[in-house]
This record gives sequence, structure tokens and C-alpha cells, in this order.
Amino acid sequence: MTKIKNMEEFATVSGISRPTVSKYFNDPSSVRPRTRARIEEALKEHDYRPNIYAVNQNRKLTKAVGIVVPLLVDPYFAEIARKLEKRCIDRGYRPTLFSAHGQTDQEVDVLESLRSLKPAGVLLAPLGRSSNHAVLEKFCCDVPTLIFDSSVGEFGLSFVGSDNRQFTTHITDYLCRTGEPPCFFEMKTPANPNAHRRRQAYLDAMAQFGQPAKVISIDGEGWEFEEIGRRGGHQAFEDGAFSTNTVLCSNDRLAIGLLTACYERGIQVGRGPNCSIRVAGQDGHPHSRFTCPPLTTISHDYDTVSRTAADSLFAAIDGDVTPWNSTRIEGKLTLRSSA
Amino acid sequence: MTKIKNMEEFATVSGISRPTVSKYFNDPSSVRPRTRARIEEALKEHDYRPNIYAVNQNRKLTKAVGIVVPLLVDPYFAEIARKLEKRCIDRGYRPTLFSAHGQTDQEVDVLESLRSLKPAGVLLAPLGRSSNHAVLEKFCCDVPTLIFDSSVGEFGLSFVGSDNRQFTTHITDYLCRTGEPPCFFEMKTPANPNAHRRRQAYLDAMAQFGQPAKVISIDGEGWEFEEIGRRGGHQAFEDGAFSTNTVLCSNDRLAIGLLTACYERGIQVGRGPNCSIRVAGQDGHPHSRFTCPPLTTISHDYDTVSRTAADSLFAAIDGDVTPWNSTRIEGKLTLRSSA
DNA sequence: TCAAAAACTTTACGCGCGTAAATATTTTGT
DNA sequence: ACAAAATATTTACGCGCGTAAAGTTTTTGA
Repeated sequence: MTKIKNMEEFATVSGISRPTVSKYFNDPSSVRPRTRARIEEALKEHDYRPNIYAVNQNRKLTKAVGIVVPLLVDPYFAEIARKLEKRCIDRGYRPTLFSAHGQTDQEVDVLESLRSLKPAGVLLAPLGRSSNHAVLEKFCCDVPTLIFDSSVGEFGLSFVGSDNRQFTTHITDYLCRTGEPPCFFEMKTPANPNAHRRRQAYLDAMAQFGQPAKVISIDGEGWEFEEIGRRGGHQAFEDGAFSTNTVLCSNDRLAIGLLTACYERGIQVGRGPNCSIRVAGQDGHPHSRFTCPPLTTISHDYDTVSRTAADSLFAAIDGDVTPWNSTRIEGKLTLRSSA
Repeated sequence: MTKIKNMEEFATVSGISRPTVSKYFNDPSSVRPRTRARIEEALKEHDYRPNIYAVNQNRKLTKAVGIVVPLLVDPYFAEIARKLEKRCIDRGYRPTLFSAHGQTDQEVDVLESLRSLKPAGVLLAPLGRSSNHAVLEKFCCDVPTLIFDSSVGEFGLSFVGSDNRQFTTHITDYLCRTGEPPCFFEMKTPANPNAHRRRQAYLDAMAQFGQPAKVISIDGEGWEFEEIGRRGGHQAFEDGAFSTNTVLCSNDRLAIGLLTACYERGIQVGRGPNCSIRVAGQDGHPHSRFTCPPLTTISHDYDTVSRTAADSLFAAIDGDVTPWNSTRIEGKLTLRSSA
């Protein structure tokens, strides 16, 4: 295992000319099998990898892919990012993970660093409401970008996300069929447009089912949804805002906070005999299985969303030109004991 | 805002020579104030940023820093990574985030890609028990690496983490003083050596307090601690393994799973009149505030750990040669209603 | 077997920038 | 105001690799 300085040296020890070695590293299948074998033989005995900086300097198209999420400490985003990362690697790209950490300026900074990476493409889940739309739009013009999770205008190549209307319609239907019709528990100024779609779907569904709708919009800014849900829950109880014994939360993290508020007030949650309230969430958050009670929710189809998003980007990189379009994946009801 | 191709062009439009411009980008304070002003003036009107690939090709020392965690979907690691990331940016480095996603081969892959990044330094939280020690050690020889969170031999520049002995001693003391002495709930084959330190500290503390110790080691492999804790909790209840009404869990995620098991068995947790068991965790996991009941735990000092780790690395990069040493930061007891 | 096709070698240039050396210009202190 | 010090300019080379062009060798197929 001798150390090799550069491709020239490696070409010498492997007995192949440098241009051919270069060709091999760009696509091992582009050289004759015997040549490939000789190179891979040499690769085992000599520790050499092309200098990515020198490689990328001369390539028009980098193999880098950026993955951007609004908040990596949210396991939902961490999970979807993980799946996207894997798909990139499997396709021979080198993914780099970024998080805006819930802040507008950081999202801008991330896009800025991403530019200098000269990536082949970017998978971007925007902050949403607090995104800098001008910066976002300009970025999408310059870099092949696929938007996922939350759509903010028809930017980028396309959009792939969950079907928020189906999510809410489906779980509202379930709740109506199995007990009192749900109130809708949400943030007054939600972080992204998915929340608006969910509220509207709730209102539509309740109208369709001939049930009285009740939306509880709680205060709170930022991305600490659990704490916002907890405080908002307490406030709602004090105000007597819950008009039925069933609450559908706009998302799981809000529901988790509401569960905490219920616990703190000694209110039992679930379908059991001593329970006085049912709580449901939306998202299928990785943590929802372990709340007390375990949270009934409607889950993102992580696999399909990540596959569709990644494949769309790869197709675009490979030259497939399709007009902007929006793909929305249905969710699956996950019944647990909270509702 | 005209587009500039390279530094040559930018030097021309700014009226400064290219070597001086180059000097400016490496350290803005290294040029005369008026020169700097002229460059920054030009920067406002012309959209130019040095090509990082060309820059890094010629620099012996890159400004890149790698941050590696074992499992990014765990909000504890996401949070500590976020803080480290910020500290790197504040010091002018370009951090890149990696996760081993709990898997040995992925950790190896991450270190491999990290090599080709030629980073100035790496902040590495290893998987622990399942790390490939040989690969890890070799990596640390080649790249300035500071190990944090979990120590696996005296690799790298130094180690910075939490004082697990203090964690467990402190919370064990609290539990003994406020009720029945705790049993210790842990995984039989824990992911990292911190767990062993905690068990030993528990045993030592109980001996010192003159209390009978009871360690419950549950089955389970991998990083899905909540599910392992839940299953293990059920098993422990069935076996009558809890010899007192108080359980100290080896970490918060295990505790969260145990809380779920308690809920599923109708066992009330906490200090209240109807409660039959107290449960405490260790880590101060971001989620521990929102469990039902909220989890009493001993919290990592995220700020001090991240600051100490980052500063140690930066010092080493700047040429400070200190012998390998281990810094362990104390935790703070966070009292909530679970114990 | 032999010509065409495919793959490889040799040679050479350029990418965008760091950096060194020699020279020219500005700033500083007195 | 003038010499010394600091800073900027000019010139030039090299980093490691992609890639093009022309020539050589190997493979393919009828």
C-alpha cells in the first residue's frame, strides 16, 4: 500500500496511460475489461484516489448534489434527508447535507455556499413562509433544483411532496366515523403552505360530512412546534376552545406538545374508558410511535417521496426536459391509541 | 451585477492586481484598508466568488472541516452538530456534515469521502462499539481529528465529551435522596462506552450510599433505542425485574421507550399519588421535555461541550501541539415530573 | 486473414488560482 | 522631506486533472 501522489504516478505503476486512467475514473465501464482489471489491480496495491478539487475544476458538471432541509434537528427532515442521501450515493453522486436551522438568513447562506459547490443538482425543502423568495427563485434559475416537502411558487425543476389534502381528508374522515368530529389545532402563522392546505382540506371535509368545523389557531413563531403546541394547548383548554372531544393537529409535533399539555392538566387522552379527549396528528413523525399515548397520525410515504424526488432530479440532470409539475404522494393512516 | 468569470477578470474591474486580490480572499485584513475598500466596492457591483475547487487544489490547508455523528436522526446528535457547525462558520471554516446512520460500513465510507475533502480538521463522534477501530485509528493519523461524545481509545488530537460518571452519580444521588433507590435500565450490548461508564458509576454510587444495586440489561441491537427500551420494559415488567419503584435509564431514548411500555401496561409514572414507578433518563435529550410525564434527566452541557471541542480543534489546526487529553464536562440535573 | 472499428498511447494545452521573486509604489516615522 | 518599511504590481510557474488531436496497437467480424 504505497502512497501515490497523483494520477500520473498511478498511471505509471498501473502500466496504463494517464488519459485512459482518467477515463476509467469517470466511468469504469468505458474502458476495455482487461484494462479495467489492470487498473483495479493497481488500485488494491496502491492507495490512490483522484483529487476531487482538481477533478471538479475541469468538469463542467460536478457529481455533487446538495440536499437542503429547513430544520435538521426535526427527525422528520433528518429521516427524509437520510433517504435522499442514500439514493444519491446509489446513483454515483456525492451528496452534501445542509440545514437552514429554521432561519431565513441561514437558508440564504446555504444557497450561497451551494453555488460555489457547483452541484449537478439540488434537492431543496424550503423554509416556506420565511424563505427569501427572490433569492430562492434566482437560485433555482442558476442551479438545477428540485423542490420537495413544501412548495413555494413554481420554482425549480418540479415539486414533489405529500398530498396534504388527502392527508387531512382521510384522517378527518376516520375521526368522524369513529367518534365526535374533530376540531382543528394549528398555528396561526404556520411555517409553510402545507399547513394552509391542511386547514382548507379540514374545512372542506367537515362541510362535506355535514359537520360543524372548528379551527383553533394558536400563537407562536418559529420552529419549536412542541413548545408552541404545549402552550397553545393550555390556552385552548383555558378558553374552552375545544368544541368536541376530538382534536386533529396540523402536524405531529404540535400534537406532541398538545399531549404534554393534556398530561400537565391531568387530562387523559385516547379511546379508553377514562379518556376525555382524542388527539390525532399528521406526518407520521418518527417519534409519534413513542408518545403516551402513541399518536394516531397519517404518515408520509417517505420512500415514495424520496424516490420520486431523487429520480426527478437525476432525470433532469441527465437531460430530460419536462415542464414544471407537481407530484403529491398520498399518506397512510397509522392507527394508534391516541384517537 | 455583471457576471465575472475568474479572479483575473475581477482583478481588472476592481483595479487591483490579481495576487493582491488573491491575498484579500485568503485574509481580508492582510491588505491595506483602502485596497480592501476598493475590492469590497467591486464585490458589490460584480458577482464574483473564488472557485473553491481551484482554491483548494493549491492550498496545502483547506478551510473545510468535517463534522461526523453516528446518527443524525437522533436529535441529540443533530443538535450538537448544529452547534459545532455554527462555531466552525464563525471561525471562517466551511463545515460539512456527515452521519454514519448507525452503520459501521457507512462510517468507513464517510471517513473515506472525508479524506478526499482534505479537511483542515474533523470533529468526529464515533459509532463506538461498532466502529472499525483500525480504520478509525488510521484516519486519525492522517487527518487532524478531534473525537467527541464517545471515546474509543486514545485516537486523534484529544477527546471532549460529557462526564458520564458525574452524570450517573449525580442523578443516582438525587433519586436515592427523594425516594426508593433506583434500578439501572440499560442495553446488554450498548452502542458506546459511555453506557459502561454509566453502569459502573451507578454501581459505585449505590455501594457508596449503602444501597442494593440492581442492573437490568435488556436485549436489542442497533440504534433504535426507543423501541428497544419499550420491548425491554415490557419484558422487565413481566419478569418482575424492577426491584424498587425507581428506574434510572442509561439514556433518555431508552427512557422514552420505557415510558411507552409503562403507558401500554397502564402503569402511571411519576411522583404523584397514583404513580407506581419513577423513571429518570440521562442526556437531556431535546425531546425529554415533551414526554408524558416530562422526563427527569441529567442534561449534557451542549454549549460547553461544543465550544470546548471546536476550540480544541481550531487550536490544533493553528499549530498548538498539546499531548492527547480527555476533557469531560459535567451535566446539570433537570428535574421534571417523571422522577 | 485482413480491413474496419475500437481502444489505447503520446503529446499538448488549459482550467482558476496560490505563490514566489523582482520591481515599483505608497506609507510611516522622524 | 527623506530614508526605511510596508504594501502593491508584474511576471512567471505549478497544482492535478480533463480533454482534444494525432498516431499506434488491439480487437472484431465476415
